[in-house]
Amino acid sequence: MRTLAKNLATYVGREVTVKGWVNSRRDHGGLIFIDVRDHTGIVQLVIQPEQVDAFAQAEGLRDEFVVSASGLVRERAEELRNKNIDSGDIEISVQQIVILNRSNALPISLNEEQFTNEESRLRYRYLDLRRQKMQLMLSRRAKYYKYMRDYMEAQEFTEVTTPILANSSPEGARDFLVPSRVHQDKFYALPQAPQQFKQLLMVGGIARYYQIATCFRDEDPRADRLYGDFYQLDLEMSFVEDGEEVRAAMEPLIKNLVTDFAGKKLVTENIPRIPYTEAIERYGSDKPDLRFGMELIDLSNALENTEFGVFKNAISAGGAVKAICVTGAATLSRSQIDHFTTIAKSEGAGGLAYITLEDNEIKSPIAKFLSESERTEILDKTGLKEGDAVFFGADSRQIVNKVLGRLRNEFADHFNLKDPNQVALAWIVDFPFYERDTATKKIDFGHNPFSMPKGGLAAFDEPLDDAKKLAIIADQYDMVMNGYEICSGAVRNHNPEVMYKAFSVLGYDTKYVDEKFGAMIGAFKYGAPPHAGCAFGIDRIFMVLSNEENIREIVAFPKNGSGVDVMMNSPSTVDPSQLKELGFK
RNA sequence: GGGCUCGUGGUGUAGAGGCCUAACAUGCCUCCCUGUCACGGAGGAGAUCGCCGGUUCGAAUCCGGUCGGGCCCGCCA
Repeated sequence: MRTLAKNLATYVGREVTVKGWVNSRRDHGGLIFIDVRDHTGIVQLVIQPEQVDAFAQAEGLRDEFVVSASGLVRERAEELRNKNIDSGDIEISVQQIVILNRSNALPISLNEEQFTNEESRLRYRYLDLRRQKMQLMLSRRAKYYKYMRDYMEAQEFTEVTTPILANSSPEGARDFLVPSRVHQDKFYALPQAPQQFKQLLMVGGIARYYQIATCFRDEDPRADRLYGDFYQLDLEMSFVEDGEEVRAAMEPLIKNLVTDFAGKKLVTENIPRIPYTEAIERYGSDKPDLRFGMELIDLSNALENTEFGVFKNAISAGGAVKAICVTGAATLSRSQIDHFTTIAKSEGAGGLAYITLEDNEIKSPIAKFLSESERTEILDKTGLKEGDAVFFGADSRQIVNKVLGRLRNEFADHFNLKDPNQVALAWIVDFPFYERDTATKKIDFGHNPFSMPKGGLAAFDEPLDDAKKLAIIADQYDMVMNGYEICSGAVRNHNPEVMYKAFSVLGYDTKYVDEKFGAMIGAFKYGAPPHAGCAFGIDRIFMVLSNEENIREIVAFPKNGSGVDVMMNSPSTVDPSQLKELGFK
């Protein structure tokens, strides 16, 4: 990648001036070598003692000094070439060196192998960015943006920027609030997404909108989730009543990003559509990693008459017994099994029952509780083979899916089933419109109140009991990439009548809807076209395509896990006069 | 809000009751060195082991608290 010296090859025999940082200095007493680094690469300077002034300057150089060096570009003699590095064939015989700036010894290591802790790297991010990996990341990221823009423009999407100073939205994440000076006691909020604006653009007759949008959310971060601000490729299409149109419009971009841009392989060319409930039942997750199988197998029927108490109790309580078959897991040690048991318990399981097949014989602490027919049935359903192990979950269906879904992931990590060169994409579709809050037991919007319920107004036909409410499907879809949610979208509810109905089911009257979503619901009364869209989390996609597991690695200036920018020291206190101006005491 | 985990010279690590007056690598400083390329050689400086308290004859090491980082749960329409 570093090609400065290669570029200089065409200048052999000519005088040049190079400017950059001292990458390393090798002082042989009577002869000094300096590697100079700029954004394109490295070149070796040779300073002979005959060049008295330059030599004196070179003796005083230290790592990361900024220099300008002039001299003759020459090919190295055959025995002096270094075949191991790009810059090994030429060098500059220096006549003059000017120190443009000096540098203290660096507080972090720029050596790619000796990794400094993240806290220091973030504190000195301006130095960390000098590392080749970070340089490459930033230039790749710029190309990534261009790649997306080129595609969207070719598909005749119109880029529209929407306000950063917007309104607090009652649903969803915590807002960042901005006090208004002109209108005291009132606040702007930074948008969690341009959701309402883009829907208003549809009403405004923008047929296809897109934007690389900054989104702001005041929620605790994760390794794959930035604190504060992040970016979405946000888009919306009018006169679309079927989400399939949106999915079809965007699939080529994502597939090309995987193959052409990132040089990875798609696990399947055809991207599966998996209904939400099916994803939960088969993979124990609404964002399954499909690079490997290990599906959850329902044994509730096969074991309905079992004598094994744990299974029996789960089934009779209306729960489920499910299992995953893990190839090669019979060799797991006792302590490894304990490790996975701890994980299972952390997800709510009481324990982790398992059986293994070794020497064509089922071995297990629970084997004695299983009848011959039950063993046969388990073998048959799970496909347990010599050397494998089957792990069971027995509890409420929800907990069983959660536990086994987590274990499926952990086992895949343990057995190295996640090929970094492969990308598995899937659309998860048909999310529940309403869900019951596990804590309050109350029914609330599952994901997004702006989605169209499948069936429209007919979805709310009386009689409408809780079971029927919970069965309503939202025309909503997520895209999943290697176990990460990378996109969320929906056919929107553009019909005021359906909108009021969707809220009234939860006990909210029209006044509430008008107050909270006035602009949007008002706009829908003036001929809103049906529309649908989605938003891709482009930081996360770039992270996956870059083989990174920490999203901060692919952002120039990220906040740390506490929402602090340790380099700029934000958030910070402000001048009392600023507060006074805003009406604070 | 909760759980787990980490905190030792500038950086990365070792040390897990007495071997520690804290080791190694790298970086830094001084000197030597004309073909190195992460140059080499000799010497040197640099750490009250995050902080506070406790247990103990004795604590970097054990315990409690606290602060800070990381991962996870909650949360993320």
